Amino acid sequence: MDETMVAQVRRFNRVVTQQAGVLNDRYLARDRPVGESRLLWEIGDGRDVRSLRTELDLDSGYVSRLLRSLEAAGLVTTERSAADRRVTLARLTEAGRAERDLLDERSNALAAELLQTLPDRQRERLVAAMADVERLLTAAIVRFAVTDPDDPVAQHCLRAYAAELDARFDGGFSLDRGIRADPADLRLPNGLLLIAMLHATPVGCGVLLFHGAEPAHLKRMWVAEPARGLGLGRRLLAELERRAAEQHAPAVRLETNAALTEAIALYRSAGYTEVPAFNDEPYAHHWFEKSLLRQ
Amino acid sequence: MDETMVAQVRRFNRVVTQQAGVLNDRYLARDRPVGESRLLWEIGDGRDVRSLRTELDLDSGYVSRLLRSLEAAGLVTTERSAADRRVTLARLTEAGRAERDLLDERSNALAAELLQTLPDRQRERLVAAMADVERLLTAAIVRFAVTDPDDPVAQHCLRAYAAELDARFDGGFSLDRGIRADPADLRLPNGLLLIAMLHATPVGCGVLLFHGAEPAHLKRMWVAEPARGLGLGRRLLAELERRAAEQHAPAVRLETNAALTEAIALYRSAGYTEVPAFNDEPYAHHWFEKSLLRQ
DNA sequence: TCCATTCTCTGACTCTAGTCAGATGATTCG
DNA sequence: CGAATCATCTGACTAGAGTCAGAGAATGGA
Repeated sequence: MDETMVAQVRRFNRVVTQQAGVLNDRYLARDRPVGESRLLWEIGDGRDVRSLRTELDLDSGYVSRLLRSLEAAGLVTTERSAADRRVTLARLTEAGRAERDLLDERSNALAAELLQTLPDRQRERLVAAMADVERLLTAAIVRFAVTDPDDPVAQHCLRAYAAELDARFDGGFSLDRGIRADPADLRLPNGLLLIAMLHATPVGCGVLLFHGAEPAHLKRMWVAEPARGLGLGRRLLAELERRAAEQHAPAVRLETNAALTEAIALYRSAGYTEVPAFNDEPYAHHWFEKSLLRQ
Repeated sequence: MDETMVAQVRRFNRVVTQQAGVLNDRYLARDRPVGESRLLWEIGDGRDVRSLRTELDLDSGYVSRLLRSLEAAGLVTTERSAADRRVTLARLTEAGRAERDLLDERSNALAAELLQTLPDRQRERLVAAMADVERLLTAAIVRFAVTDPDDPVAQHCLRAYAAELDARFDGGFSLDRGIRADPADLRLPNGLLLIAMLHATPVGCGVLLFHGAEPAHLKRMWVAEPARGLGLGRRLLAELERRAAEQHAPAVRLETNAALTEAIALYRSAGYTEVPAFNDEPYAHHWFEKSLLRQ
């Protein structure tokens, strides 16, 4: 790793965290502990406490106390869920919504103030650079993990994949039609399911099926809508190829539908060449292959 | 202020502070409170505790306790200053230096790890965008303040200005030669001294002398070496012009030395036009003027 | 010289942000 | 139906990060 790049990252960190007062919303909640403000924000238009707890990764006792404090301040009401009387539902009161909107406004004012000090050209550059950092930093923390097909996260990805294709294909799409895959085929050594995670949310997946000395078959490649434009598809493809090579596959091949133009462009630019149909997948219009053997 | 810009700043804040674990050095000090690590870092190669206290803006009792804890851990030694036996000097021990270097290495490793996940092109874009954000964020928090010429900060700026010119002019420079200014001339309504501050450090200055209905005379404009390239000179000039207009000066004029090529370029691009010599300042080669009257 | 000021230290607090071990009631599974 | 599991609450702790009010030495200025 280039030393000057590392030094730049550290300089960035220093400046950004020193400006914490300027950048960070935290200090806006002057009159209230940060934890409470955060909860206020996350409750939004009403939520069950269980999901709050798991998502913010907080101790249940701690959340309970925070909620009671917010309740005492008249910002939140809680009630037991009708469906499951163990779970608590939290809802903002009128005052709670007002308080949240106030935090929101202050946060906007702070950001506006920061920008206002700069002349137009510099302001535009700053905003553009922030957008870049935000995008690329998000991309940088995506992690790839081989996941069991029975894992709920895996199920979610495959359903999202199917929903996406169903929306985009003429005549829709169903996982049940076409060539199907048994969960056992998505486990090593038969195959694998690779998932891209952004913190705790899945943002992409891809499947490899191995056939001994034959080329590995790539399927079910999907990138979540909000995570597109981060170069995630390319990285996912590269990660899948790396794992195919690890399993000694001589090549990767795949079929795709004409509607998936970005995917086709990605395959071409990643070194895939179009080949004659190697199966009779009904949804496919194009078949591609890339050798993993070093020339 | 454009709403989408404000929204971008807030999105940036959210992503950057959520990645706090990735970006922030804080969590590297797993085995030690953050305050102690910070002190360890700031002591560097030995410092007096007084300056640590004022610079980090910490309570004296708090610093005292932190230092004793570091001393107990064998990372720091303290002794009384020979010059003033009230002040304490803190110095890192061998172990303290090793600990500091360890923190440094971990911080580098963390930054490198972040970059490593990205493919080359994205990595370069991220680093470039971070450099932009860092520069522009720094520029955005510079504040301008009219300051009394007897203030130590003012003295520092004027000395730095003189030192800079002394280094750059053929034959050097001295505030005592040429046209001099009495401190009283740098106070309203005779004139003013404007200082640009980055947190607690002065990073630029400029002087205006008012002459009733005659043009205001701009002098002593200086930008600190490490703060250059942030567009600070241009902003300083604009702030000075704004204040000259406030005092009803019809124009601003100034003289400058041929060695100061960036300054001359700045004046020209800010709308100043070269005029015949209006004084006999011995260091000057060029005289400029800009009208403040709206056409 | 003496009095005010400066620098540091000590002891006694506070507040935030948690963690941990049960207790209690609701629900689900065999 | 009974046992296990789940969601929440309560009480008892802890650690970090400070704040505040003096006390005591050293120093500087009248």
